[in-house]
Amino acid sequence: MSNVRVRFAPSPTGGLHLGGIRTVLYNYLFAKKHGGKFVLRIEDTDQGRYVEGAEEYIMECLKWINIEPDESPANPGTYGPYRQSERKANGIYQQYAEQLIRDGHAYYAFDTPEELEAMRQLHRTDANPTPQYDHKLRKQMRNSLSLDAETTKRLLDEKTRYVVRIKMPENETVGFTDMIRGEVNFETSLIDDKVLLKADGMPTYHLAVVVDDKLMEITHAFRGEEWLPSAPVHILLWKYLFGFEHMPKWAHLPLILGPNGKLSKRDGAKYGFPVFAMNWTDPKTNELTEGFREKGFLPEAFINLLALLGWNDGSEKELFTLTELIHQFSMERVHSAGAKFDYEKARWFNHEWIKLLDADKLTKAVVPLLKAEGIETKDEDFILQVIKTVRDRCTLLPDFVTQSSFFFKAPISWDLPAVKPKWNADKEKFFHLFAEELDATPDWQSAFIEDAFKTIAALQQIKPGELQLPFRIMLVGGKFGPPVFDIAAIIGRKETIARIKSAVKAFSE
RNA sequence: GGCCCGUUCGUCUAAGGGCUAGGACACCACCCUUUCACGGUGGUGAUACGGGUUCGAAUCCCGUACGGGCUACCA
Repeated sequence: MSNVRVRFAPSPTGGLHLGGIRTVLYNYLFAKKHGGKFVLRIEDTDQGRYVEGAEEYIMECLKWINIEPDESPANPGTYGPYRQSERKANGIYQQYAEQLIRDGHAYYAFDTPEELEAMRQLHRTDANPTPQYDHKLRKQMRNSLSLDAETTKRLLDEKTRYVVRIKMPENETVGFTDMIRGEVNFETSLIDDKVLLKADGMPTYHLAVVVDDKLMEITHAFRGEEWLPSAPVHILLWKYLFGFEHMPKWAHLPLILGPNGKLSKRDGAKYGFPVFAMNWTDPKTNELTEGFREKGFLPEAFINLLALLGWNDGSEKELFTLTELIHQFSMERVHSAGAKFDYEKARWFNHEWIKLLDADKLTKAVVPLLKAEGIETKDEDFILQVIKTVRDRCTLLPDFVTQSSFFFKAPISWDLPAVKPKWNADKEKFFHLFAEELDATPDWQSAFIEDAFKTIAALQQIKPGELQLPFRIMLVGGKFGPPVFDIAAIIGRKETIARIKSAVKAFSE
């Protein structure tokens, strides 16, 4: 199977939250697994308006998670255009809409927004809170089915604004096989006459997705479960326009849920976790939505946690590289129920990846954060060593700053309440002797430093345990970090002695 | 309201008619560690409910309840 073409069209506001990216991921994994192409169509409009910077944002997100589309605006093949904003230009949707009208599957509707609202007002009851423009009501509206041919022609000649609506059959069962859910059926009598072409000439999603998928020769179409109710419209359009034999196989992916239903952009701010891949600032409102990248997630972890939210390979394995995911992925193993997003587990994935990732790669990710804190990062060997010794205690990338800054700079302050109460002249003397001994130690290694420490402690008849905490606080400033003697070994003889001396002074004041 | 989808520990999930329903996150305890972590061992904890079918049901069927989605000239 090498002719698979899967398509995904992320939009800037809705498309790149967790659910959207997982959909991209699954599209990508499926295409790669089956040797096919992953084609990206950019939804750079929102509510019909062009969104500044959307395309760049989307492409950067995909680059971050290392998913490069085989075809996209930046990397076109022969099936473009790849931008939502280019859709209207070629007039192709208009052409298909007119074909549907000629064949009796669609019609012109001249109703103004006010008239539509009036209709809804009129028919709204408790039993029917959302009246539909459907086969029962369309006869009462102003359209080419209710109006005579002459009037229709006159309205069109007068350039009256119109939309094209699908003419839903009155009594048919429309069904299809979903790759995840199996057979799904709908009664057309209950479905409304969806708008296919808007008054401005733009297609709605319903027309666009069918026409695009055909023109792009898409074989598999995966999207969120929220699209399931409109699937019958798309099935019917395929039947009318191109025939079922060309229709892609569908899969409706389960939703990713927040604490209250479908995960929304707002949930992030509300519950303190990111919902977008990267920071996104809405150009109109200037509102910032936080991203996983900026929060300190590794792309490897992000992909991993997303893939496992609703899918597993049947074993107990939880940690997968992108390559492994491509090998193992199968749409049949995607869970059909929605998954509630658990930020704690997401953090766990990142922690695992921080422990797992190649140290050089990890260093590359951490260095910019250290730089931002004004930490000098020229000595690569030194940084690598530091990162290796602190990685186990870091969950998010910014943890590296707090966990390692003392390797680069002496502490600015010490946790005095932790030492002062038990500080005395004997201990002060010990550290004087210890500093002298360190100055003379031939080899500067963790084990030698520890030996010196214990020997002098024995000589002075102080338990080493009572001295380790003060020593740690001298080097680190607080009660955290890797083993003290390792820290001393890494920061070096001169620096260790200097920190002991300045701390002893402060402790004895 | 109508339509559609769904329902296994608090959360993500495994088990596709047959062992004491398995794992992971989180939580708790212990061990390791004279810091904080990592790690190790163990523990608490689930098949929504009611009917069928069957020798046998988490698994198949029906109903109920609950949850979610959709119901725009948004996607």
